[in-house]
Amino acid sequence: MARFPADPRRPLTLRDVSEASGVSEMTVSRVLRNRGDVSEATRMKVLEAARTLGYVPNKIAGALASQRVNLVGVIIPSLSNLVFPEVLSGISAELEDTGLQPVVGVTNYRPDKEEAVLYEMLSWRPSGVIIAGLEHTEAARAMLENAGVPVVEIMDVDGEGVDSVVGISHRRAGRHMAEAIVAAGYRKIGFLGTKMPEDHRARKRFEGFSEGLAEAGLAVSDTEFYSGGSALLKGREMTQAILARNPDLDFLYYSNDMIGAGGLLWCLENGYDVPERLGLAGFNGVDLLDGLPRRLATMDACRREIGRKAAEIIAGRPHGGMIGGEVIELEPVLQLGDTIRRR
Amino acid sequence: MARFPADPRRPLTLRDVSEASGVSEMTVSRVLRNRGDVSEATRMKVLEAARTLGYVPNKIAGALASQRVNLVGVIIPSLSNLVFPEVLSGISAELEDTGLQPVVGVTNYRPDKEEAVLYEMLSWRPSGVIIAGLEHTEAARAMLENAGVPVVEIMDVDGEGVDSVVGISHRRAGRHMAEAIVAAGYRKIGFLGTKMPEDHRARKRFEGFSEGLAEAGLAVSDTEFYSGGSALLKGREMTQAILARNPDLDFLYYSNDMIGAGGLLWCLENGYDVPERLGLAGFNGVDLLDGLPRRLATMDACRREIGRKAAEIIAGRPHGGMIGGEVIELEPVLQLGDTIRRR
DNA sequence: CCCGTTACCGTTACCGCTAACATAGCGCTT
DNA sequence: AAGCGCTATGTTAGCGGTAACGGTAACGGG
Repeated sequence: MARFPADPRRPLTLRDVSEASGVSEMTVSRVLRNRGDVSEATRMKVLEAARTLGYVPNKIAGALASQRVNLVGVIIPSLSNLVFPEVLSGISAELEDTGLQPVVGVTNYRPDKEEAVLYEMLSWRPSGVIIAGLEHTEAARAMLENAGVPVVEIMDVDGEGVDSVVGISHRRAGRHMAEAIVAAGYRKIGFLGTKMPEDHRARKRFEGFSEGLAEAGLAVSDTEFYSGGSALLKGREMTQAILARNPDLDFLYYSNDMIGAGGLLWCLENGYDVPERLGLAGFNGVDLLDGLPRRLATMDACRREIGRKAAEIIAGRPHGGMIGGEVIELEPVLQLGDTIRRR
Repeated sequence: MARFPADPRRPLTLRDVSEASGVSEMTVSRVLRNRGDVSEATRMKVLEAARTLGYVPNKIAGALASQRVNLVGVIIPSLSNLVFPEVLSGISAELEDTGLQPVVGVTNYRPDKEEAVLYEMLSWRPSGVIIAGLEHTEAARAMLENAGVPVVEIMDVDGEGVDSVVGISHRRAGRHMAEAIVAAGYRKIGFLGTKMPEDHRARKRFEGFSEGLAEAGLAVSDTEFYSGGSALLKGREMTQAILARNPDLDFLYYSNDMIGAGGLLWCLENGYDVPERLGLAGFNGVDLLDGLPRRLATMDACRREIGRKAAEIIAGRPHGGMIGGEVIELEPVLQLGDTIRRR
């Protein structure tokens, strides 16, 4: 039967497989990586030996020797946001058969955590880094610049990138939504969002939104912010609060679909005439909206597509080849849904 | 000013820092790891040099030399499920200041993918593995057994584990829910769930649920299954379908909260008297439910707690020390909410 | 003055694998 | 028969760190 290693506790190495199959370590290595010519006979012998021993190659040693690591660092602010898992899924799909593997780090929207996560990742010498946003600590930016591997900053194009950038313009997205709202005849507009100062994309949307309104001679009439807790519930609570304070608002713009959905539910329950008396809109285009009683107006953030393109850039770069960074701006699509009146 | 490396493209090594600070590589290594005695003077010199050079240690080399890797592999079926990010957050929180770092792999509920992901992870020789579920391919199970590191299987305790196990009994959870439903006087009961044969936990809940009903002389009257798409929307559609086919059902048990929420919304819109005429229940206890018009009955799956405990086991094991595997069964709490009538 | 301690720092030998370069054997040409 | 070009395999020398051990200066007690 199968020969077992001398010490059952000692982890297996190439040497064990090499001895079990009667060839050199190098040949075993070649077989297991499908590299170089190996005769069919020895190939079978080696594979057989590796399998019965239950050998798992040591990538640490392999990576050190070959100076190649098949990992791509992906740094995102959160996993509970629904948006980022979708980006991730785009990345995974694109990386699927490139031999590359995503490794995820989460920052919780904290710049210092981002810096720490990035440091940790770079210490594993990945083949590339995909990181959300354009705003980083000075140290983080320096690390990205000196990493010596392709870097793709995603989600946002409003700013200066280190290398490549894939995203949408949140500023223009906000402005675009403002224009649609104004065109639909709404005039007293409220904004509801997160309290996070570090969510730069939400901030940029708000800024663009304000600018858009300003061009029509309007301004945001009232705002409401939250942090933590169930977004759906917060959406309800904030909606109630802002309407109690300001009953004559005729439109509510939410910084994400989840609080928008909460607001929508609350408005419907409380007999608001949506979209005639009161219009609503969110942001992201999450598929949860499909299940709501009415379709919330929103704007698709191209999440999967962003992931795909970012991964494509990393995978496309020849080993170590540093082509200049490219900037890919995607176009978010406005979906009016049933919560903005149509003329 | 700072001395730059000879070739600006060549990545920095300990040697560069050592030369820049005039001490041996070993001393630099000691400083950067806070290990062994180093005089305050040289410590400062070294740190200064490392910082101005922008040196980032190479963990690949470090791990190979020290045979220590500060990574914990976490293998889960999906990230879009809302449940797993919560487990992850529990793991991260617990690992926070142990020096350990979670690395996530996603299987999409496919056993072959799980096997591949596990193989890939083990090839990085992590300090531990946390993996969802007790059902694995034969090869995967063998790998887990021979990994030589602590393994924690999470989410489920209904079955035989490889090493440690942390989770709840989904069979008992299903049974418990059945008992509550029967006690509340419901008699014609429908079940709605996913089509995935690989979601063993949903299957076990269903089995336990059926057993629970059987003890009261009842049986599941009708079932409806879905796959893919927006869970909220599917919940609606399935609810409509099952009630159209079987108008006299008086209870609907959903295999997760998301479809349950969709069902609840549909029922409310269509004027069903919930919970008198029709009772509803889901599973998981996601905080999205807080924002619904009515609180869906559910059962908390102890997601964060499972993550915490699993991480605790990994972190608690002394290096290489293989204490026998423990089994921790958590108790899910039934929350009746507003969709099961109370007597 | 010698020797043992202590505090600090350097040397050596790997860790497990792979790039790059030998080398052996073989059939074929000339 | 010598020489060539293959293919299949082996040998050597690291990759960039760290464990383990060794050495040295400074100091104090006997």
